[in-house]
Parts: sequence; C-alpha cells; structure tokens
Amino acid sequence: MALTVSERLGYDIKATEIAFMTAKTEALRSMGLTVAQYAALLALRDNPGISGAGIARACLVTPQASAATLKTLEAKGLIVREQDDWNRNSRPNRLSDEGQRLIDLADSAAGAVEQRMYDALAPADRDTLRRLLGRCRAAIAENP
Amino acid sequence: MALTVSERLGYDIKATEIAFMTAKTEALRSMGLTVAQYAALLALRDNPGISGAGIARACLVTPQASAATLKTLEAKGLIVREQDDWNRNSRPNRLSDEGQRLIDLADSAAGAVEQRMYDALAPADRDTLRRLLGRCRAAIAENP
DNA sequence: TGAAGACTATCAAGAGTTTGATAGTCCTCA
DNA sequence: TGAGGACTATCAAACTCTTGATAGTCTTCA
Repeated sequence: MALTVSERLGYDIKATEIAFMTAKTEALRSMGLTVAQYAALLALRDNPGISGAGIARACLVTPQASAATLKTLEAKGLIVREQDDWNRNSRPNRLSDEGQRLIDLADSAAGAVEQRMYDALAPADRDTLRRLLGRCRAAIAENP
Repeated sequence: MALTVSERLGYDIKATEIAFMTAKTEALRSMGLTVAQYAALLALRDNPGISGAGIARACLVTPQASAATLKTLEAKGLIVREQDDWNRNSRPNRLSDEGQRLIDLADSAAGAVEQRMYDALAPADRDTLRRLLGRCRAAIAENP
C-alpha cells in the first residue's frame, strides 16, 4: 500500500530545503551573490587553498558546477586562482581582499538565516534532528 | 560569532534532500521518468483534474516549471489536457490509461525509497522529525 | 622503473528551472 | 454593474546544473 502524500517525509524535507534556499537567496540579493557563490566563498574561507574539486565536495555539487562558480567569482575579483609553482594539475583557490570582505558581510546576512534555525532549536533538538536525518540518509542508501 | 560548517543544520538538510533525489532518480531511470515528472503524475493521481498551477503548488515548483513538465507528459501520452467546456481559463489535467499504469509502476519503485525512510523511523520519530523541520521553517520565515 | 588507479581540470551539449512579462478569466464587493 | 484583486496559462530569455568525455598529474605498488 502506497503512502499518502501527507505521510511522506520527503515533502517536509524538500519544503524545508526550499524555504532555506529562498531565505538565503533573499538575504544575499543586495550584495549580488547567489547561494552557490556564497557557499563556495564560505568553503574557501574555512579552507584556504582548497581545490575546485574540494569545493565541489564541500558544497555538494559536481566539479563542473563548482568550476563555473569559481570562474564567475574570479571574474568578480573575489578570489584568486593560483597556478601551482610545481606545475601540478591543481589550482589552489584563495579569497582576495575584496572576497574576504564580502564573505564576512554575506555571512552576516545569510548566516543569520542559519542562526535563526539554530537558535529555534534546543541543543538536544539539534542533535535529534541531525540524528534523524542521518537515519533517513542511511535508509535511503540501503539496497532496494 | 559565525557558526562553523559542522554546526550548520542546513548542510544536513541539503545532504538528505540530495540523497533522496538521487535515489529516486535512479529508481525511475528504467521507466524513462524524471523525478519532476513522477511528482506531477503522483499529484495528478491523487487529484484528478487538478490545474497546472495546482500541480506546481503540490510539487513546490513554479507554474512555468510544471507547465513544461506537463507538456512533456502530454507528448508522451501519459496525461490528457482537457479544454474546459465552459471556456474558462483553466485546463484540467488527467492521467491517460497509460499514465495510470505507469504511475503505479513508478510509485512502486520511487515510493520504495520513501517507504524505506518511513520504515527506518518509529512513529514517534517521524512525528519528531516533521515537528523539528516545521520549527526550522518557522524560524527561517521569521523577520530578520 | 613503469603501469594502474585515483584525482583534478575543463570543454561541450543538453535538460530543467527561474525570473520577468503578457493576457484571459473568475470572484467579490462597493 | 463594474472595478479591483487573485488565479491561470503561456511566451521568452537567462541561468545553473547535469551528464558525458578528454587529458594531465600524482600516488602506489609490483
């Protein structure tokens, strides 16, 4: 017997993800950043010199998607794409001064959304939510 | 003080949503349906005659996106787009026989993913998860 | 040393979605 | 009755992401 729509947890998860994206998009609009660009800058701030592929993993997107984002960020002068001296096939990325300034500003705006969500839940609730979502992912990953 | 990445609940929510989408995409691949098409057919099965705008709301996408999906489904012969006799500006959509057959088949496959997630959680856990996600959405919606 | 495997970067093409805008239709209330 | 507001459908353009494929580089191990 199939589950009715209201019984499906996927709907709640998707709705929450969309609400989250919408709020962040709104918060970042005035500074001309997309959510993807913000996420890449954030990963870059926390991991200076990270590769494009590393950013892709951190942001849960494909390497191609992150490459496109980095291209845009470089054109905006927010990051510097180094050429490794030892001539390797990797291009470490770093924030420019302007990028550093902007990500701090952006994180004040978009991070506030996350912060509201964080503050709305007691520490035990946060652990519970994380744990339940982890169980969901584990269940999804099971073999059919 | 900004939250560290590991403290951010948004990451867990996004990761779960992606895992869910990936599993459903995989389950539907063999029958040539995308997740968006599956979702539209499901909304249509549960609400015969629903409008395109109604499907958009049910699927949490824009009316334009649902219109594109319906166009594809009509071309595949899975739905019938009626022209309201009373000449209104609405086009009720219904499943064709083939569409009815396919959505049942598709829901066996993709619904199983949802079912695994459902079965992995005790009833109390399911309520808790839904309630916590609801609190997150409420917090996100608050005024900054 | 040399070959296999894993990782990184990038090009190209296609699919799907969003924003923005236009127009017809229905309902409500003054 | 008639104007306003809400809803529906749809066209068009831009954007982002994905899949698919190619090629260079690093590491490991026989």
